[in-house]
Formats: sequence, structure tokens, C-alpha cells
Amino acid sequence: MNLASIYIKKLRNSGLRPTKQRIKICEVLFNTDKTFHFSINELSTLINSKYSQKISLATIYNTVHAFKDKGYLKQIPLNANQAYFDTNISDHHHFYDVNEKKLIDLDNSDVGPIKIYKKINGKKIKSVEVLVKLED
Amino acid sequence: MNLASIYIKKLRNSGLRPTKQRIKICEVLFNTDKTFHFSINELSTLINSKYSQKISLATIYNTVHAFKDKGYLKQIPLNANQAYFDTNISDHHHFYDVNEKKLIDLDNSDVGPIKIYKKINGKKIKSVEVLVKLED
DNA sequence: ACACAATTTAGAACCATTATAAACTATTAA
DNA sequence: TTAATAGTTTATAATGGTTCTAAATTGTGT
Ligand SMILES: [Mn+2]
Ligand SMILES: [Mn+2]
Ligand SMILES: [Zn+2]
Ligand SMILES: [Zn+2]
Repeated sequence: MNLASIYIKKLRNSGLRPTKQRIKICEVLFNTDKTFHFSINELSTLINSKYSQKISLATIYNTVHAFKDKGYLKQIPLNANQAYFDTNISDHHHFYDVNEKKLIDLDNSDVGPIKIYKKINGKKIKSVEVLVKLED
Repeated sequence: MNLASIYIKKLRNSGLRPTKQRIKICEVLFNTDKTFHFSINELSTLINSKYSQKISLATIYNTVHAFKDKGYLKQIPLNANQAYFDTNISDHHHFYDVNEKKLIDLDNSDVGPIKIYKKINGKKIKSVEVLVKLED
């Protein structure tokens, strides 16, 4: 079974039609053993340098949001003026190198267990994310 | 010694001229026992509802950035499409209630000690921030 | 092939933020 | 006191990431 057909299955299973554009985006995002972080613009450049047939920026926005909603991507709270996404959807944390302006994964095993003692009535914890800023 | 003169001293000590605008902004931000979180627009509304003489949005941006640079405010990585600031400059963490879209302080004592086992050569830790998302 | 809904796309709109540059003001030196 | 100067405020424009719009295209079930 080739790559494309795997992504077609994945898309169909998610209720998303397997269009040429979405399959290409899957190939760029998921056809690698390494996960990575990206902004929409970086992804757009990556995709459009890889293929001669361009994908519009609007489609890239649409698709990234769709994939995020389906849980195939995570958005990382970094509070820059642009959104950052992560193909690593496992429970993990981040270093942010403020000099290089680069995100680096911190596996869950790189961080000790995080205890939250405070409770808010009627609310439950959805996620716990640690951002460790690094400087020279 | 009255409030204004305290802020005048604070501003002078920071190399910032004590203008009417900056003193007012200090009063709104720091003249309270409770710390709080705000976006620039929320702060602008707060200030301009409290005083008849309005302060321009540009000045509020300038001043918030100056205060942040001086360490009188913290910016909170929330990755919304707007910046959030905190008058609580102590080392602490946050709950983010995704339903109410509200930030809640987590004192350092509300969170167990955070161990970071991974090291990056030549880099040192500048800050460690935990964001705990809450849902109903 | 056909009908229909989903998707793509270029371009416009949106909106938080930053830049500009002219008027104003705090400070310091005559 | 004034005068000179640098710092500040402000209205307004520009920027840039993101979302919206609506028309053209495409995927899917019949
Ligand atoms: Mn988004
Ligand atoms: Mn900012
Ligand atoms: Zn990551
Ligand atoms: Zn806080």
C-alpha cells in the first residue's frame, strides 16, 4: 500500500475528502519519522517548493485547521504574533530558544511529573503544557 | 507620600519620564492589592472609562511594552490572536479556562517542583511556565 | 453522465500591532 | 525664567497574520 492511499484512508476516516491538495499536505506533514514545528507560512513555502503545482494559502489554512480539529496537529501556545503547529501530537513540552527563536521538543520523560494542587470547582484538567524559555 | 509620587519615583528610577499618561496607567495597573490579567484593549477601556481625559491607544501600547521591558509586567504565552499581560510578576503559572476563556493564577505553591532533565549545550533556563487548560 | 455537496482559490476584509511624523512636554542648561 | 533638546503623545497609516467571500472546480453517490 503506497503513501497516498494511506492518507486517502486517513482523510476518508475523518470525513475529509481526499483531495490532491490534502494528500500533498499530508505527505509534507506526516511522511517523515521526525516530527516538526511550523508556522503556516513556513509550511506554505515548504509545500510550494516541493511541488510545482501550488496550493493556495487559503487551502493551507483550511487544511491545517481541519487537521488540528481532527487531532492530527497540535497548536503550541507561544504567544508570538503567529500560530505555531506541531506534528508531534503526543503529550509533550517545549523549550523555546529566545535567541534562535526556535522550538525544541521536550519529551514527557524529559520533564518530571507535574503536580497541580489547586482545584477549580466543576472544571477538569484538559492539558498541562510546560514552556521552558532558554537563553544563551 | 501619595500614590502619584510613588509612581513618579518608580518611573524616574526606570529612566521613564513621569508623564500624566504613565502615572494614570500606573494607577490602574498597580494601585490595587489584587493582580490581574489584561489585553491591551481591555486596559484601554478600563483606563478610558476611569478618566475623562483619554489616553491614546498608541500610548497604551508604548507604555505596556515599556513596563514589560522594565519587568513591571509579564506577558503570558496563550497563543490567542492577542497579547495577554499580567500585573503579577512573581514566578507563577496559569489555568486557562477554555470555556470561559479566562486566565486564573496558579501560585508557585499550587504546582509541584518542575524538573527539567534535558539540557541544551550553551543554553540556560530563563523561565519555566506551566499552562493548564481547564474544561467543564 | 448527473446532481449535489464539499473544496479550492484569489482576493477582500479584518484586526491586533507597529510605524510615522507632527505636536506637545519634561528636563536641563543657559 | 527662558531656551534648547530629547523624550513622549497622538492621530493616522501601514503591516501582516488570519479569516471571510463567493465563484469556479472537484469528489462522490446515484
Ligand atoms: Mn487558528
Ligand atoms: Mn508586543
Ligand atoms: Zn513539539
Ligand atoms: Zn498570572
